Amino acid sequence: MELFASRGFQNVTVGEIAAAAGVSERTFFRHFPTKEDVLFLPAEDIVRVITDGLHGARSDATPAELLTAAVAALSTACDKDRVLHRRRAAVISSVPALRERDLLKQQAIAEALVDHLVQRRVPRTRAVCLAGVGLALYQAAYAQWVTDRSRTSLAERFSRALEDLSVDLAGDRGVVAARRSQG
Amino acid sequence: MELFASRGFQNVTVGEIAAAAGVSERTFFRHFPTKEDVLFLPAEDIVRVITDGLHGARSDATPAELLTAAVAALSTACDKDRVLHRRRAAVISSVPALRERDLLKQQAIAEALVDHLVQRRVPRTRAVCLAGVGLALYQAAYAQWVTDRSRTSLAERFSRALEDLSVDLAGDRGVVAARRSQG
DNA sequence: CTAGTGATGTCAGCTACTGTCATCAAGTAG
DNA sequence: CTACTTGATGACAGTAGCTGACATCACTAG
Repeated sequence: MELFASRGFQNVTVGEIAAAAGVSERTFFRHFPTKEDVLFLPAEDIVRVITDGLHGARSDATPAELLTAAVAALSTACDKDRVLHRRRAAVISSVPALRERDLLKQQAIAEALVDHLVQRRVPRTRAVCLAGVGLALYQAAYAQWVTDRSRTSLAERFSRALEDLSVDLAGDRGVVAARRSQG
Repeated sequence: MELFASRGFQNVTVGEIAAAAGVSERTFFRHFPTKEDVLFLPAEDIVRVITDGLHGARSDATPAELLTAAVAALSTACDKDRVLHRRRAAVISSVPALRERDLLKQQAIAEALVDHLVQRRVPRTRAVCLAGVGLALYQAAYAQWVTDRSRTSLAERFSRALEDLSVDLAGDRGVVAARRSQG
C-alpha cells in the first residue's frame, strides 16, 4: 500500500513489491495470481461472509429483506477498518485495471447471491435482476461510506438507497405499464 | 472472431491477429490499445448513441422513463445484428479478462448516464443508484436477448424487468420502512 | 518538384507471468 | 539418528503484451 500510494500502482513493479516483502518475484506469483490481486480478497472469502449472513434469514423473507441481510453481513465485516478501505479505494479508483478487477469480483459475488435467491425459490431471471440491483445500490452506498466523514454505517446507507429506489419506481409504475400496453 | 472462436481468445496471439489482418503487430496496437479492445467499441461511441436517444426525451420525464429511453436507443442500435452479438457474447463470457473489460465499459456508460440525469436535476446520489439499477436490468435483459431464440426486443425485455422490479420493491416498502424506524 | 503529414514497418526493450528444476527446512517412519 | 517425504522457496529461462524511437513510404499542399 505504501509503495502504491507513493508512486502509483502502475509504476510499481512486481519485483519491487516482492523485494519490499523480502521474497523473490516468483514467490509473489505463487501467492497472488496477478499483480492486481494483492489488493483483493479471494471472491470465495467474501461470498462466505454473505452466505453466512444469509443463512440466518427467515425462510419466508422477501427479496428486499434478503438483500438487506446480505449487506448487513458485509457491513459488520467492513465497518471496523474503514481507514484501510479508504486507502484501498483511493488506489483502486484511480487505476482502470484495478476497477476492472473490482467489478469482476463484485460480479462473482452477485452470482453467488443469485444462486442463494434461486435456492429460496426466487425465479432465476428475477433473481438476476435483484442481485444486480442490490449490487448497484451497494456500490453507491459503499462509495458514500468510504468518502463521507459521517459515521453512518454501510448497512444504513444501503437501506436508504433501497427505499429511495422503491419510491422512484413506484411513482412511475402507471407510466411504464401504460407504455407497455401500447406496444 | 474466427480465430477466437476456433482456438480461444487466450490462445490467439496479437501477432497472429495482426498477420490475419495483413498488418504488423505494432500497427495493431496503434488501432487498439489492448488485445481485449478488438472486441469492444470505444465507450464514447456507445455513450453517444445513448445521449442522442436521451435528448429526445421530454424535459419532465421521470427517471424510469429516461432509463427506458436510453435502453430503447441501444436496442435499435443492436437489434439488427443479433447474430454478431451472440458470437461476441460467447467469446466474452468465457474469458474473465474480457468480462472485466466489458464491465468497465458498461460502468463508463453508466457514468455518462449519471451525468445526464444530473443535468436533468436528479440529485447525484440518486442518479448513481438509478444508473446502476438501469445497468443491472440492462445486463439481465441483454443476457436473455442474446441467448433466447424468441424475437422479443431488448427494449421490451428491459421494460418488463423494470416493471417486475418495481412490483418486488413496492411489496416490501412497508417492511423496509419499519425496519428503518427501529434503527 | 519539394516539403510536410500521417500511416506503417522494424527493432529494441520492459514487465507481467509461467514452467522447470534445484534447494532447503520440517516432519515422519523406521 | 538416519532416510524419505512434503511444502515452500529461489534461480533461471522463456513467452506474450505493450511501448518508444526511428526509418520509410504514400499523399497532399504549395
